[in-house]
Amino acid sequence: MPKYNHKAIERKWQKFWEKENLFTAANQSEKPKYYCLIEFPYPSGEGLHVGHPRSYVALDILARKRKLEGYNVLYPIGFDAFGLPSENYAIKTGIHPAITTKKNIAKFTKQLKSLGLAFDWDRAVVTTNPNYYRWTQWIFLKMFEAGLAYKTKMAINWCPSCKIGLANEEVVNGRCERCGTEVKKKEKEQWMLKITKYADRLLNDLETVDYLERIKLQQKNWIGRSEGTIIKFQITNAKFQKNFKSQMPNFKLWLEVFTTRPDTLFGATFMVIAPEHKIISNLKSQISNLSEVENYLKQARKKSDLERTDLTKEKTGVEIKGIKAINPVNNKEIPIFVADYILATYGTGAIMAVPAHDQRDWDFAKKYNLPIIEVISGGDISTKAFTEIENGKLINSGQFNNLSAKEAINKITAWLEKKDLGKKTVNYKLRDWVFSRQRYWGEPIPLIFCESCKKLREKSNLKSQISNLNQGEILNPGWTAIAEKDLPVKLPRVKKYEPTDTGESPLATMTNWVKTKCPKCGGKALRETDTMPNWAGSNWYFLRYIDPKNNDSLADKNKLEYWAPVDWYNGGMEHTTLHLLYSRFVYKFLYDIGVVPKKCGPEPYQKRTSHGLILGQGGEKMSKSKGNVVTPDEIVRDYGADSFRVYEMFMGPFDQAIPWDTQGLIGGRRFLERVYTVVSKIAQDLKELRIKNQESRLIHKTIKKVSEDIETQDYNTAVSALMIQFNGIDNQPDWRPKIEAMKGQYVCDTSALESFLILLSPFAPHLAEELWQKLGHPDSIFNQKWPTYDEKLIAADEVELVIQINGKVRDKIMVALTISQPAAEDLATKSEKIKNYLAGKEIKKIIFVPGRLINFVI
RNA sequence: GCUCGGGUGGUGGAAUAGGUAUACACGCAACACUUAAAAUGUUGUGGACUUACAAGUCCGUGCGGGUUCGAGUCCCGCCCCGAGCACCA
Repeated sequence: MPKYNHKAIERKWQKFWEKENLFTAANQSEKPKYYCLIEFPYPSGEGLHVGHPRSYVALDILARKRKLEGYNVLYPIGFDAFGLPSENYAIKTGIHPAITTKKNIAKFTKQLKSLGLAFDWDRAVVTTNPNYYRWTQWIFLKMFEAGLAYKTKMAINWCPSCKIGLANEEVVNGRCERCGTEVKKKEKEQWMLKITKYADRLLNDLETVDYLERIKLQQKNWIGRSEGTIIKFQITNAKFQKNFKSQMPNFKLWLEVFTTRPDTLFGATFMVIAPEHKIISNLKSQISNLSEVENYLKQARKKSDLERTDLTKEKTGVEIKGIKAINPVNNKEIPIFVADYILATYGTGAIMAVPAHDQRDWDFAKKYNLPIIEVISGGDISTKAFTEIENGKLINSGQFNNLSAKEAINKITAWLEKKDLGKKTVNYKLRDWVFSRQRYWGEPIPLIFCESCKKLREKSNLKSQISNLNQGEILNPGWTAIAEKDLPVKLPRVKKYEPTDTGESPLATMTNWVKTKCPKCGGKALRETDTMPNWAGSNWYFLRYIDPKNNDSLADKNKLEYWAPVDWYNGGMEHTTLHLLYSRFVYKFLYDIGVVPKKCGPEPYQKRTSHGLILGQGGEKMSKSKGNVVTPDEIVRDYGADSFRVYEMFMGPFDQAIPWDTQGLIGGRRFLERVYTVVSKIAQDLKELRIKNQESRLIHKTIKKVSEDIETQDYNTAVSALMIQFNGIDNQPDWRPKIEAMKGQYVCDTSALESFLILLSPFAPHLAEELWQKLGHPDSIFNQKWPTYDEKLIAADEVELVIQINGKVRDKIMVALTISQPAAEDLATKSEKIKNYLAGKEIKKIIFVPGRLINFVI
């Protein structure tokens, strides 16, 4: 009997599948479609590590199961190849990222193919390919035209030594990752996308999709919708009033705040604004302690948002002297502070501080000795802020006294609205999306800036002039889109990959490329030199898979109608907020402008699940620097792709992080070896054996368990069920010992065996094909039908009934499944052990759970 | 810090409409096969204690309380670990 030679078997069947195009998706089919999607990898120089395939194998199992269930399956793959590592490698070595990328993709492809994944390789896309990023640019142009893109000043991380803008990840403890210099904030004009315009839809449409609950929660929290009130506080200033009051007696300057607790308005004893708040620069001349304030702003600029909002750190702040605010409900003058725990990006960048009922304000008031006025009764504000909203009545609140907090929210808001001092508002945590990068290795932003067009606009904002312009051009004077026919704007070759001294992208040094003609006036104009973030290409790749070679459009409408939306999308937990949200946004936009047909619906992914990380052997994240990276190469070589796949699925719960353990893989390998040996033996002896199809309870149980576990992603218990089936417990088919003992008269349940092989095939596809062939079948196992089970055959007619005394197990008896309570009591009390426990005791209560247990309370 | 997960044998884990805790594997031990080793197979394997073996008792799911006839599972209060936090992908 030949030994299990995984190398030969795997090579043989991978060739066969490729030759037969077994996993090529048909664009037309009478079968129902099923679209499985995994997050395409970034082709890093290190190649694949054992963590990547966790997701790929999982959906490969699903894809193969769907094929066996009769679906026309699309399971594509591609490469998300723009990104920092290739660029940083280019800065270091001078090798063009395109060369590195090509090499890395070749490596990834070879590795992925060695795992026997049922990808449709004909549809592979690469985001750095001009035929691909042409459409990434096109989508941006459409957004620009629709008025969803605008340029604004944003702070970036700037290393003064490297003279380079840094990603947040490259900033470690406020210092540049490579040189250790302290990172500064630098203001830079950046392209933004108005994702906030879609906030409500991104939130509400979550109701219509099947995402893991915690993924929905992440999305909801990220969008962070909260209902509240905008309240206007008048700003007073002596000088200001003296100068202007006579001329403009009704002129007032306002400071707006957003609050979810307008009921506490009478308790507002000071205001706090973010360091970036424009009122500081606007009222400079009125601020009497300007140097102190500016000094504070300088300090604040060094900190990240994370440090600034850390609740455990002591809050800092400075009073802005010379200006005051007026609380609109009681006309009291209150001081204004600037403090970095207030973020400019949330709400209005300013708050009313109610120290009695907000803990951060309470801490701040204690530190700076500010008054704390209790306006909701029920707490003890001498020790901490009272933040509950459920109980408690208003006090110290004039006409609103005795109202409950909830009533007061509405009443006070209504009062403010009547006086035009406030407005009910919905606020979101979600911010617009910074879409510019001052980097080389990304899609060039396909826009042109014309100084003379801008000047023309500034001179006259005439309607006649504006009528020729699209929303983006109106919103961004001087900017205009490149004509669609001129796409793609190809990334030109540069000599050096570092950004320039001024913080511009390396493209800015290519004067010949930058200088161009204005498509509007024909005059001299400049190209945008910023590139897009890595997200741009990964936002919509799943649509390109549907029609990857189309030169006329992003994808053909009929094909989109057939394949979109994605039926099941699986990816890393780390992508469930940003990538998921961004791609939902882009898809919704494409749906709105009719690129994605209405029939596909407004959500790109019907179902989204996530897998946990695979950690290094010691439980730490795998990384090159820690030297704990395990690659699939040596595993596939020594144990085979099938063993690798079975182990990855068996090692633990799919949604949780788990350490890799090559020792543990041996269990999967041994299992497959046993299957190979036993089934080969049966195949060989088949002619001599008596074949009989037995009714077997176990195989029905196994079919049910494996079928359901694949759907719920409990792959570990599915593998376990396959092992149990094969080992044969419970007096059910055990294929092994009988072969030796009863050769010649052996009764083999071939239907159960074949069902078992089909159940195993998504997990260990090469082995299953090989054994299927050995059993005498000429056709591929993946052209068979997924087995079904009979619920009636699963239920045993006899069960073990547990007998408990006071909840503790004291005995077990075999009874009929349907046994009644009186019969069970009768049998239980006859047990010798139970008799001893019950002797001389009074039975107070009997609890009977049919088919499970009986419990005597004594 | 905020948001979201998780904590069960020596190890990875199984078990949630509250009902036999530790399935399935790894490791370890003994035995069989072998001149021997490896491989393979068989058996055993949560802890403590009692014991004449066959058996029996108590304790056990991060910690402390609670609800219940019964809690890994539900409630309250803690501790620890992981992921995300908007320019990594």
